[in-house]
Amino acid sequence: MQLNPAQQEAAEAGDGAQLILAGAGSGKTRTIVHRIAHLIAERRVAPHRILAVTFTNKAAAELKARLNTLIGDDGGGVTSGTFHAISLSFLRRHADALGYPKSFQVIDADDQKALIKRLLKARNISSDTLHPGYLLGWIEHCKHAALTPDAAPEQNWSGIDMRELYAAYQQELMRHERMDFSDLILNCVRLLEEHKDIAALLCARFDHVLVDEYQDTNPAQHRWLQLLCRGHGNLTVVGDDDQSIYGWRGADVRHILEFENVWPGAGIHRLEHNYRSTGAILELANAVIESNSERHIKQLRPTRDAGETPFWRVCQDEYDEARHIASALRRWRQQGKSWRSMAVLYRTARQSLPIEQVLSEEGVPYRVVGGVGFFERMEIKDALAYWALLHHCADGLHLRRICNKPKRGIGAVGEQQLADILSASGLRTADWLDTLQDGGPGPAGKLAPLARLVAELRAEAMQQPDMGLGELLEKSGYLESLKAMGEIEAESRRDNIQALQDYIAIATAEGMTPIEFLDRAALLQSGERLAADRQAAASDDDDALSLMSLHRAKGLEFDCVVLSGVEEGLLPHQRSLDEGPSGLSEERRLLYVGITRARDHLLLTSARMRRAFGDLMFPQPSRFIVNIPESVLMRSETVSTAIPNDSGGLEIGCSVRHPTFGEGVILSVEGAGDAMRVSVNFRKAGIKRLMLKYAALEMI
DNA sequence: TTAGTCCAATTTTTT
DNA sequence: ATTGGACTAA
Repeated sequence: MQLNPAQQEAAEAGDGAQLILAGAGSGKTRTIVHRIAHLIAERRVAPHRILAVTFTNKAAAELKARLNTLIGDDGGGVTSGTFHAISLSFLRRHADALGYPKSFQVIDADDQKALIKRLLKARNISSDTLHPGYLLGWIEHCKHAALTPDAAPEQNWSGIDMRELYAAYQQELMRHERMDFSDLILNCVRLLEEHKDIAALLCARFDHVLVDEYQDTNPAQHRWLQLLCRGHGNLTVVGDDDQSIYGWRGADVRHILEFENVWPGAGIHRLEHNYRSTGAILELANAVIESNSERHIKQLRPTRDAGETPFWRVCQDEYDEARHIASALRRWRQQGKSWRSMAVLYRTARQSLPIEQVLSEEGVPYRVVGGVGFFERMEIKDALAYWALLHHCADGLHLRRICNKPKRGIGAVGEQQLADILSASGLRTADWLDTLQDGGPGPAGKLAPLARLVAELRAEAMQQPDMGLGELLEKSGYLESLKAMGEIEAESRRDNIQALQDYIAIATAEGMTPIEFLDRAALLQSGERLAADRQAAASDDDDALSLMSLHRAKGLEFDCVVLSGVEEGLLPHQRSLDEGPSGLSEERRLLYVGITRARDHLLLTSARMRRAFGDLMFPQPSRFIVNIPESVLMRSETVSTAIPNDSGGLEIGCSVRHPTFGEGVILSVEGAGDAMRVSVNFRKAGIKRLMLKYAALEMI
């Protein structure tokens, strides 16, 4: 397909700053890819002088694939990646200028939180005085704004100096030779600002920089781009202010709204023709978003027929909702749509549970995109820590993680002692481990057998990096210790570890070093790539529908889309309501993003009753859709049936059905009202004690 | 000091 | 429903 005039003008615009305002479905990625092709073919720019930046790994992969299709092998020469991945590659070469060893590693969210907690505990600050999440949030906020501890604003909380804690946190990270995600960006900015020689090197590497999803840049990333492009000014940004949904990560829509002020004389291009959705879907999208102020005024112009009017179904509760979703999906399926062309989107990950239950009951094949990432799984993190040990690139945090897995008689106190001894030795973790003697005193002595085992297997691992791990996990007793969690659980964890070993083998065959693999694990936490690899290996006709959060759906498109839980408290989310008007606007944009994912069919659902943790909620329909006319959004409500949760009539001996546990018989009833509990003997799941209030028990 | 048991608080979205 | 934290027994 050829470019339309607006796309072509943007693709072939000259040097200097270029802003491409691209509405949803207007061929944004297509235009960016064509612009790169144009730079290479017509303007004779060498591919390796071009840098293309995205926000997600998925978008980066997509860009790479399209480049390869369009311009063949030359596409491989273009540098592309996420802000974080590109920053990491810069830092791998130059981190020493900031006082870090070049072999530093990335810390993930879990370890980051644990580190903050230890920091507060060491200072005897209880979580009642200062909640760890609050401190972390404030630090992140500073980092998004590119503020180091010195530059951060004064902040006191119950007499506690937050800046001092921020500085201490940074020091701890440095001591462990780790950077957090935000550090990757911030430290690159520091390289570019504080080290003229390195800045000159980095700036000289590229002649053209292109950025996708520019509306999601935070101030630190904005500064990053400014500094990197200041020599040539050849910065092309593509984005849509209506799709800015990462405000909570520090993204500031003003960067795209005020682009012309920062880059005077910038060319501006508007792509308003939508090639994706039916007219009726776009009408709803426009109706939803036009209530937002502070946006570039634009309209999505349909290029397709009106099509079918979007539908809004009000359901009884989340299970009723799930069943209606399932029946809509089946109807579309009967109309000839494949499962893979459909998606169910939701605001919070928890919403997937009832939907998953119903879908699997009804035999609809689905895939949850995102969820608990492969590399975030406990056993994978453990195995990677062992693996790092084996390859001499383990640090204190790795050791801490597995020092008592399996149990070696090292508890909380021993763990702290270990950390102190290690730190006092002045040695790198892996070297220190080599010095341990059998039968030595204290917790260090208890680690000696492990140290010996690692030393024995290291030679083997060095020859063939994917070898040794399995043996280490076996002989150290780690695999055995997994069994304590139950046979089924242990088996799935074993499978995951096997998958990790396979993955390491593939990566190693590609020539990846251990440090590079750990980088990849850190940046690809979702394991998307891993899943993709395995799917490709399995089969191409793996036809499954996608379940994912609205955030994850950005940039994707499907023939048929269900947006679930379109209710007050969920969309807009309660938390965002507390943030004021800007939070509300962002939630509205989130709905807009969801609507514009759909090509042909769109269903919105909401529930009158929903079980949130701790309470039954009776949410109102979302304010975003409640006033939309019937001609734009058709509404229907399911007929009320008896509320299954009514406690009346539940007696010992009653047969009941539970959505997860199946059928069973009530053994006892205790308490009253909200505190009422029942013991049920389930036929398959055994005896369970359930809070009546939360368990969706149905009498049969 | 450790390990097992019980109890409490906790949930938005992602690199 | 899950998970971390506190308490208690050994």
